[in-house]
Amino acid sequence: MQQPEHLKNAGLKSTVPRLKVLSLFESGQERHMSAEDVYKLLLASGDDVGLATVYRVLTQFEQAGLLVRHYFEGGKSVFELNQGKHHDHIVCLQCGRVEEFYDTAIEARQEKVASDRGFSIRDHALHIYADCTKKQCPHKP
Amino acid sequence: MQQPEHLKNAGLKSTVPRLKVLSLFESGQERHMSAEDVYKLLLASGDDVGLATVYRVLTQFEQAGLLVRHYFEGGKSVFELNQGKHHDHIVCLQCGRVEEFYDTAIEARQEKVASDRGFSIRDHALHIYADCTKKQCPHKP
DNA sequence: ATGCAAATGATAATCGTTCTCATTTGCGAT
DNA sequence: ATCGCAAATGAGAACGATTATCATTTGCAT
Repeated sequence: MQQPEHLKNAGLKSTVPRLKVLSLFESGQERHMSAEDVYKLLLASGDDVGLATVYRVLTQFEQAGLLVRHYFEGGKSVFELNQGKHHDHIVCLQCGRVEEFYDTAIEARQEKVASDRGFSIRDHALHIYADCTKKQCPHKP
Repeated sequence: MQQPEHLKNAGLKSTVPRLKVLSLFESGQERHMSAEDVYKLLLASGDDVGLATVYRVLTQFEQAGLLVRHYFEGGKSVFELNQGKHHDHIVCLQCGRVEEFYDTAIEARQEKVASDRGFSIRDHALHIYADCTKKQCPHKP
């Protein structure tokens, strides 16, 4: 059980809801989850935390650097474990599957584009919306 | 007055609110506007259209290809005239100013990344969030 | 000019998210 | 162990952006 350490290091006291949310992400079962997703999965596994708490905890975890928040199209934001390595996303419009990628050339060009224009990058989001070309989408929404 | 043609071509009958919204975008005064922005600007210039109508018209224009919608962080979407040429955006986190850019290398790499993974791109959004490095931000939010 | 489908505007409803506040809990000091 | 209190929680209200409802108005083909 290493979660309490994570929370301590993040300056958050280890409470039941926080441990549950964190271990849900660490279970690896679902990598990208919205607040609603987290809430429903916890309810489904018998743990009942309030929806408000889920929102609060997700925001705290984001601020603490434990999670990363993404704003995909459609208005709702999704979270994933912060594993240090930045990456961008391809979202399948058919099945909603999210695949991650990292491209050095793209990253470098972004820096150039920004500095050429007198900006210093704080963050960026590259979302490619696409269709799987495989016969059938392997995952469901 | 060429707007009625635009609307006709888009299969939309030319009504007063639609003409007003379109000419607001074509005035070039503000390039990126949210529904609320459009609504307030129209009110300010004495034209009173309903907020619901603004939302409807913006969505129709987007579907008709007259406008492009962007989902920036913060939940609200902004629209701009569709001038055919795709481009991405740098958003200043201090003042909210939006600058456009297009980078061939980035576009090409995206295609490669997607096809390498068996996806065919339908759309993409690259948003760089940054700070102006200039002494003071030139535009306000 | 006339009629009617389509469009509008006011308002209610919805959705994701945040706020409020009374109750509960983690945890350092005893 | 247990006490006390600040911090965290949960239920529900409140919120902002957007969409749906529905009675009234308007564009436009006849």
